[in-house]
Formats: sequence, structure tokens, C-alpha cells
Amino acid sequence: MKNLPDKTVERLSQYRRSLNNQLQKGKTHIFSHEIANLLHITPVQVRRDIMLIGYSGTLRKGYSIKEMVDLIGKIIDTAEGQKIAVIGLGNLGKAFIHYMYEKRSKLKIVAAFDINPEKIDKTYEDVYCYHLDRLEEIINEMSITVAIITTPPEVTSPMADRLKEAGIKGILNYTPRALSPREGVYLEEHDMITSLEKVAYFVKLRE
Amino acid sequence: MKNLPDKTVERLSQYRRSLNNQLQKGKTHIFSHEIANLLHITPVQVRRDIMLIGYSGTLRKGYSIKEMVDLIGKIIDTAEGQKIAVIGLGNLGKAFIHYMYEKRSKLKIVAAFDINPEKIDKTYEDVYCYHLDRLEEIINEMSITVAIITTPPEVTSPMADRLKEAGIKGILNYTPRALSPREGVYLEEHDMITSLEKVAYFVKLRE
DNA sequence: TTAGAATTGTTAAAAATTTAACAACATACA
DNA sequence: TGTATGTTGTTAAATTTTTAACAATTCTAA
Repeated sequence: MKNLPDKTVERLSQYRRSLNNQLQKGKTHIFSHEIANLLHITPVQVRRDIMLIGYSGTLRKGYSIKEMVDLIGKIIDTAEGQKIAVIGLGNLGKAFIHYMYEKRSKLKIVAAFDINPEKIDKTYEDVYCYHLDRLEEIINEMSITVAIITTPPEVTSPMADRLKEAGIKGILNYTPRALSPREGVYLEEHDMITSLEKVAYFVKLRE
Repeated sequence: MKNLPDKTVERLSQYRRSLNNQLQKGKTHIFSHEIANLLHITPVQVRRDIMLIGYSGTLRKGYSIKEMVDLIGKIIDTAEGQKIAVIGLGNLGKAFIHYMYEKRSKLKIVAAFDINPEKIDKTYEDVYCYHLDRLEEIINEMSITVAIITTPPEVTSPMADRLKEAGIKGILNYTPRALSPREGVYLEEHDMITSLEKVAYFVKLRE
């Protein structure tokens, strides 16, 4: 599979989730405009994405939901799945654990890290919380490849360094402090305040 | 101010936050490449954004941090500020409240809504939690313009309808169920699972 | 006082992403 | 049978976003 555009990858994840919903409702086939409605994008975009991943539907019958779900899985999952650590078991860390809980996904949050003694050595929704001191040890032992940083912003950057050293391959940074990229580590940033300020700006603009 | 590109608006919010950090460190001026480093983007992009908002620096001295912060404020804030409601005082709702807490921002989270009796009529970090039944009443009374939805996904869509009816002008949807746009309401979606799956995909790709 | 280095502001080019257009074909049904 | 309708797959066009290029200017210091 040649490299897919960034934006297509994001949508694949969303297609899959919506398609799984439809499967559970007993639907077996779906048209591009139906998928488009689910994600409120255009049917053309849906068809183009589907073309890019090399799938074909049947004319006048649409796409087989099951086949699409399986194919998307082949593209975005690894066969063995990937293991994920949450750094910082605060509200945001817990929210991630909760959202991933019992999704039969190939991505599994397998460990949380914190320094608060009240959290350490307990589980939150089946995820065990370790003392941050054991970060390197556990990442190594469990072969964790991806980390979500949800710590206070002051420690974002040193944490990224530690994670890199520990062998983490992908970082999702949800703290409001931007990270510079580390060689060999894929970095994705998300800033909750920015997304809020963006909404506020466009609301203002419309008045 | 003519309409700014979407992406520029997002960066303005980030510029401001980083610049405020620098101000507190006692810095008064900054070069485009320094700003670029803070957000790990290119200096050209910084200069282009600054051009778009109609600001000018001084050659060889850079940009006045204070002036930029003020100007960005004029662009993305309203004079009176905007009031924000959090729908669903779970982990994610609390995370938002926490991040916005004591930021001297024009955006203020002024109310939370939930249906859990243990949360209702208490405050979380100074934000009062009301029963969901009072949604319309409070939004109206307080002139709330923006809502963040952090409810369970099943109720995302009916909630958006209620919010629209109640007069909300902008919705930030953090639940994993996509919303279709409502006439007259600016909608921004963010899906935490998608951002995680994206990281996992690019990690896989690099192997 | 002049040469060199650093930095901005801006236009132009390139790259990424979305949207449009439409041919090809399947199905329904007159 | 043949005509109308609906849907896919794909190429081309349009739009948005990023990056490059460079003239103009300021400062430093030889």
C-alpha cells in the first residue's frame, strides 16, 4: 500500500467506527453518500478514499461493510496490535482509558504511569497504574510502542525525552505545551485549548 | 480583518500561549525562527501568519511580544469574552475545566451540566454543575455561546439539537460520534480515538 | 564608511487536499 | 426491449496550505 494522505488515514479510522455501528444494526451494504452522511463529508471524498485504499464496491449496491471494515483493519492495524501507555493518570488520562475500554480494537492501553501514591498500584478500568520510576522497565517488558502524554505541561518535554530513550515509537501529546520532534519518534500534537479558541473565533466571526 | 485561513487561526491561539510564556520569562522581543522553534513549524510560516494578521516586526529586532499578544487577542477574542458550558462532567469535562482554570483568558467556562446527582449542585474548580434539565434556562440566563459536548456518545446528537434550540452558537464535540452540522451553529469535531489510531498507523508505517 | 551577516515582508511556486465532472455500467420498469 | 435512474471509479480542476526565493533593510564591526 503506497502512502496514504494524512487526512485519508484520519478518515479511515472514522469510517471504521461508523461502519461497525452500521454492522451492529444489521446493515450489510452501504452507499458512498450514506457513509458521507455519517461523517458529514461529501460522497466524492468517500469514494476517493476508498479508491486510494484499493477497494471496490458493487455498482448500485454499494460497499460491503464487512469487507471495508476488514480492509481498513489491515491497513491501519498491525497484525499483533500495538500497546499503549498513558503518562499521567489525571482526568484526561482516565478519559482515554475509558474511551478505549472494551473497544475490541488492536490498540490496547496496557499501562498508566503517575507519581501520585494514591493512584499507584491500583487499576483504573483494568489498566494498572505504575510509579513513573518504573517507566523504562515496564515499557520494555511489555513492548509498549505508543505513549499518550497527559501530564502537567511543565514536564511534557523531559517526558518526551525519557519516552524516546525508553524506545517509544509514537507520542500523542495532549498537554498544552508543544514538543519539538524527536528523531525516530512519530509525534502528534493536540491542544484542547486551541480547539476551543478556534470555535470561539468562528462564532465571533459570524456575528 | 479579512477572513484568516483556518490553519492560521489555530496557530494564532498557539502563538499567543507560547508568547505569554516568553513574556513571563521577561523576554520582550522575539524572532520568527524563535517562535517557529517553540511550535516546531517553519519561520516562513510564522512570518506569513504575522503578515496575514497585519502586524510588522522590526528588522533585526524581531516582533514585540506584548504587541503580538494584544493583537492576537483583538483578533480571536470578543471584547466582552465568551461564556462556555461543559456538557457532561466526566473525566473529559473535568479536564477541560482544569485546563481553562485561572488562564486569564476571555473564554470562561461558566457552567457544567450532568445528570449524576452526586455531581449536581456542587462546584468543580469553581465551575458550578447544574442538572441537565436546566440547560436551556442557564444558557439563556448566562448568555452562554459555546458548548463542549463530552457526554456518552449515545446522546451526542440529541444534545446538539437541544443546544442549538437553546441558542448556542458554537459546538465543540469531543465524543466519538460525529455530528451533522446544524444551521447557524459552528461545529468543530475532535475524536480522541482517531488521533490515537493515526499515531499507531504512522508508527506501523515506519517499521 | 563599507562589507557582511541577519532578519523581515511578500510574491511566486509547490504540495496537499477537496471538489467537480463525467463515462461506464447496473437495475428497474415502461 | 429500451429508456431512465442511480451509483461507482477516476481524471481533471479548484482550492487551500505550505514552502521557497529574494529584495529590502538594519546592525555589526573591520
